[in-house]
Amino acid sequence: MLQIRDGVLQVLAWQRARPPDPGRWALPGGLLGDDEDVATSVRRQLAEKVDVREVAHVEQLAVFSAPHRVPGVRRIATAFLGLVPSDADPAVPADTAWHPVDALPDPAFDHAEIVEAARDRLRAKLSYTNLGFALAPREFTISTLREHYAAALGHPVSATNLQRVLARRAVLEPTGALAPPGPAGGRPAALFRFAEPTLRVTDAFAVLRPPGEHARPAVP
Amino acid sequence: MLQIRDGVLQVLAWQRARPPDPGRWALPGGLLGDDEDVATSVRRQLAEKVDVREVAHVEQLAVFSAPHRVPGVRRIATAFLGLVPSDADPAVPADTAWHPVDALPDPAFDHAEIVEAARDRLRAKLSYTNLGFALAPREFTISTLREHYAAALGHPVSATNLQRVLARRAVLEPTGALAPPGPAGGRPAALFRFAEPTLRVTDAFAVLRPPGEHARPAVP
DNA sequence: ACAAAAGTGTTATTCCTACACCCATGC
DNA sequence: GCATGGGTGTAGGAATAACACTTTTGT
Repeated sequence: MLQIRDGVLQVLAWQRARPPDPGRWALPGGLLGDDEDVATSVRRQLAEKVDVREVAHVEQLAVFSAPHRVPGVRRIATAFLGLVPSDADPAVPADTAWHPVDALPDPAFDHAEIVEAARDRLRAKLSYTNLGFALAPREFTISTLREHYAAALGHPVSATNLQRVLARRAVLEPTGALAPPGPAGGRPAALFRFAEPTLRVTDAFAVLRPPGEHARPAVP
Repeated sequence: MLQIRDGVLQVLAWQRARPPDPGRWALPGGLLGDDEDVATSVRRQLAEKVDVREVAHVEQLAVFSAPHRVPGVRRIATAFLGLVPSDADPAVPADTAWHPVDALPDPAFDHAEIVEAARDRLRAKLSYTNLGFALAPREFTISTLREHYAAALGHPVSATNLQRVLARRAVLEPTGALAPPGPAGGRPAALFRFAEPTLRVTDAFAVLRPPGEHARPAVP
């Protein structure tokens, strides 16, 4: 579960009380039930940690199956990436907290590797899909969105170019409203929202397109 | 397991003799052993069907976990994509055969869905990685490579442009040799090989690059 | 008026597709 | 010579990063 908090990409983890790996931080998860598939199971596990209605996107990452990745009984994990918009502040249990993804202290088992996979996937999909909808608040200025993208991608992002890229792909739509300027003044920023609340690939193939598509498909 | 055969993308399947799903065609696979991870297990399962040295690339696709995807005991499958170069012709057991991916007759269980996922993944990765190395023979002409890409992508591919795209990315290297012309004559074609035998992302991010990279990273 | 923040115009660069043209071989 | 297939040159369209410039607010 990832979220932008205080301008930093953070991951939700809980501190293990009992062996194995006591005191270390683990990702939320649990056993697969007999009557559920892994996606359903993830939703159920999350419900124990946060309000699931605040989770904007969930997707499968990969299977982690090294024979002794967890001491004791063999466990095979199907890792997921979950995203919470930055304007949500879900209540979490006492043993659970958010940590910057770059500095998850003392990760349990192979969970550092899983966080790495999640970060990579997020970075990639921000580039070629509208996945930003799952990180951004409901309404936002381009400035705010720029900060979110920069935090998630790990490098500076230009507000000018971000604006244009997302506009060309019809990913954003203006709400019509304006955000009031800060105490130092400045032009009021226009508010935007994501046009669609679900994942859409906006930049399918950079090369080797089918003939007749000189550029990306036009907006219908 | 996918391979280009007779200019068509084909999938390796075996015909089930016994229930469940007798007579239907299933993908190779089997149970995970106690001392192996899923990647190791896949290699082992494949060894029973083909000479594993002929498999050029294997990667994880996704977990299929619907509670009743297979009758009887609950089974959770980690699906993989495997690729065999077109110049290999592995010996296969009597119940096992290659079928065009578009026309796998009577797929067992949810295997049609898995084949679909494999095809999608292959298509995507051909565009932004050097994955062609796992489909093409050791040495080939651009014409041949064009046919392979067209078969895998499912749409026509221009030899001219394929040549240039792969050249720009330094994915191909000339062997120096020429292929003899066919009976109708024509200029002899230059032979190429893939420069690297392992997966490499050649076209990382179309947009939202870090500052300072006006275009794709230069070749070192 | 001036500083600050937001947004638009414009340019340079690169990439990609399409198509015309040139090259080397067999008959 | 000429048909056939291979390869190169080149032009047109489009996308993106960078940066200059304009707009709108608060002090």
